[in-house]
Amino acid sequence: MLKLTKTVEYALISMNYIENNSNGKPVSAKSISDQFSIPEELLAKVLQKLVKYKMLESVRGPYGGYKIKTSTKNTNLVYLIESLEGPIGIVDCSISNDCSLLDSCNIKSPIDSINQNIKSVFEKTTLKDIIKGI
Amino acid sequence: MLKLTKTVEYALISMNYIENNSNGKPVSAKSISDQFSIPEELLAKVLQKLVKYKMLESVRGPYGGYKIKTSTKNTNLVYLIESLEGPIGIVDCSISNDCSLLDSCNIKSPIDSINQNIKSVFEKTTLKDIIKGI
DNA sequence: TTATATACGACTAAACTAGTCGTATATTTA
DNA sequence: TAAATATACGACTAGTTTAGTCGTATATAA
Repeated sequence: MLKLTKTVEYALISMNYIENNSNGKPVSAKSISDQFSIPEELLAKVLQKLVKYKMLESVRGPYGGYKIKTSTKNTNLVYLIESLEGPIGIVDCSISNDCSLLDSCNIKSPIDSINQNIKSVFEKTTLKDIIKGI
Repeated sequence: MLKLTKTVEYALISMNYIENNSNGKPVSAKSISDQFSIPEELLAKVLQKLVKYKMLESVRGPYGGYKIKTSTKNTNLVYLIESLEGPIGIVDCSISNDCSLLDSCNIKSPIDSINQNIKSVFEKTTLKDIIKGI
């Protein structure tokens, strides 16, 4: 409960590793997967999503891999998480109105408030914090 | 991802409902389950846990049910959640040291910080807030 | 004594998360 | 231009967690 997925975890580990081991050159999925014992194909898919959402750029072929864009260092974790996993919401009705209770729900307001506060925690954390440590 | 369980959700709905429909008399699991279309046996187990951790008290037999203790209204949600679900932690290593990376993990410090901030959100919210709305 | 309601452990079903596999495509270098 | 390396991406399988069900025991009011 209240857990991040491995997808998000691997993304953060990778962003940090790429930043600190790049020297301008692309870092391959394989080298990250070796370093942290992450299944390679799984990691590759995560990195490909980060490319899709403009947090990384990719270079194909030998000596290829992934590079971080300086501009993305100010990206906050809500953007990263929601790119990978969809909207953050501690209950379903935080995301969509698919609740069968609707108006009869007696905790919607406090739950919404908590949800907003949790989003704020991730909003205040940027990739820069992840890369450097806090 | 980052979801509360139904157990916690049902607990909060119940606490609110009991408080606002009790008038000093116990409220049965059945009446709550009817009101919110929650499976009765499941709800009963949740309420029994709330009794076990002193947030409710129970009365057996006909006209029995559950009552809220005034003293528990200042209980915060970390206590409620952790009573029902165990320690809050957005990744496994927030809870125990079962991470295979150990020292080589490059995001432990920022993750720990985020985890602490999330716990704070739940720590600042009390049952009083859930019962009255925020 | 019967009906009502909590107590609680064992079990099953459903949903979600993690991981694997196969194939295609781009690019470097010999 | 062939071989090796590496990304791109969809489909599938396995594993774990969460949700829900069932059976039985116990307490108590009427």
